[in-house]
Amino acid sequence: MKNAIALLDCNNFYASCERVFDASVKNKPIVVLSNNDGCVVARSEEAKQIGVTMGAPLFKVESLLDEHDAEIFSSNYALYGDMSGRVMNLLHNFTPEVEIYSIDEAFLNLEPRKHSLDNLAHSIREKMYKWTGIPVSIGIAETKVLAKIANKRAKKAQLKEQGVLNLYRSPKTEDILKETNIEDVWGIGYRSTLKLKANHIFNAWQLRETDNRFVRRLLTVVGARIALELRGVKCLPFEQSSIKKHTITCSRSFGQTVSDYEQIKEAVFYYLTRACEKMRKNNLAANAITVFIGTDRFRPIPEPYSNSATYSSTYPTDSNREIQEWTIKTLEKIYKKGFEYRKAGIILSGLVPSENLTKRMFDDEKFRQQHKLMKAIDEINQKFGKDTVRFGSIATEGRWKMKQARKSRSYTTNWNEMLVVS
DNA sequence: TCTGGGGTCCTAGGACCC
DNA sequence: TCTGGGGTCCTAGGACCC
Repeated sequence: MKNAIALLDCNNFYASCERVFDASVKNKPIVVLSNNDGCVVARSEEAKQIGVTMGAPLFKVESLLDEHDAEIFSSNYALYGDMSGRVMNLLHNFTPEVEIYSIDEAFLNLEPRKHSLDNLAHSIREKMYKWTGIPVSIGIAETKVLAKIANKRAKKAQLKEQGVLNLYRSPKTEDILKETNIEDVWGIGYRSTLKLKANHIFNAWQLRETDNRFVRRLLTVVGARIALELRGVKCLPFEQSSIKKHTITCSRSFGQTVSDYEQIKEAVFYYLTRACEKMRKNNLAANAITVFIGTDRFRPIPEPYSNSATYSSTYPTDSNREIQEWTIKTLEKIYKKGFEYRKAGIILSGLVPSENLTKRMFDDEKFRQQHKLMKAIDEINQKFGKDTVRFGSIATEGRWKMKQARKSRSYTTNWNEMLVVS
């Protein structure tokens, strides 16, 4: 049975979120910046039209933006995360099977259904806009890879009014695959594009028609699966259950370069605090940490240096204190004096549910108490704001602190910054 | 002056064991 | 000592995604 799969994608998501809460930017070009206000990560339709490219460094497009009276925002992930939650929750009103794929995308299993696929999609789209203010596009097909292609087309200019493209058992599929460049196929990145083009495969239809053993040799099973999906054979499963996290990362570029060990440690401890909060929120514990540091990619002083190291422990933990000890041991191994560092980060891995951890041979009681303490600290910080209670070793300011000069308010997640109607 | 961050999956190769 | 194959587990690195 070949079910119809839809991919729903929020249009220009971050820019659309900013617009929902600020009517004054209704028809203006809007861009949203990456962390550190470095480069453009989201653009409104108007911003795309004046020629701002995705990923452009701010300093290169700033004059263009000024010229067109554009609005520039630092990224406000609390706001986007909250808006994303609203959109995703509403999807369950239309179909029970929803796979949240990213902050702004979800796959929907549209079977069984009472109405035609087109009517259903249009109704989802209209209601989503009415209820959240976020415009969405919907592509429908037999597989995820095809639904992605349909979605991308649904966004194109001539279909903008309607925002829906249904390719399920559609005779249009062949033409559309022929018009889809190989690099625009989901899962085909820069490297694979080079290999495919060298073998005279330039569009999605050609990849579909290529012998699968050849594709497999060229691009491993990953590429072979994509080619099969283009033929309508489901290879990428529908993963409804919230996927278990395997790793939790927190890393940042510094506002300014840092060479001093103590300051780098401060930064790394700060990232660790954020990552541990996220881990406990998911009721997980980690048994390993990877620490990495590096110089500026564009201006390495005195020369490029980057390194990482991993510490693995016998027992998983969710206690900041314990993981801080692992971190110091790891950081000491990779830190080298005399470099101007620009970036650092940590990855927590070996994640397991924090309930029912195996009893420790030693100090088990001490660990249980720390677990309770950490949970209590999280609750207080949740209620009264980030870092209300924190370890003495955690600094919140420093040369490493990133820049965020243009952040909008946390309209939906902070009482003090809520929208006021007067 | 100014160039993001958080993830996943796959593969190759080394260590170790029988 | 230099002889053989096969299996597993782990990790680093590549590739890709949003």
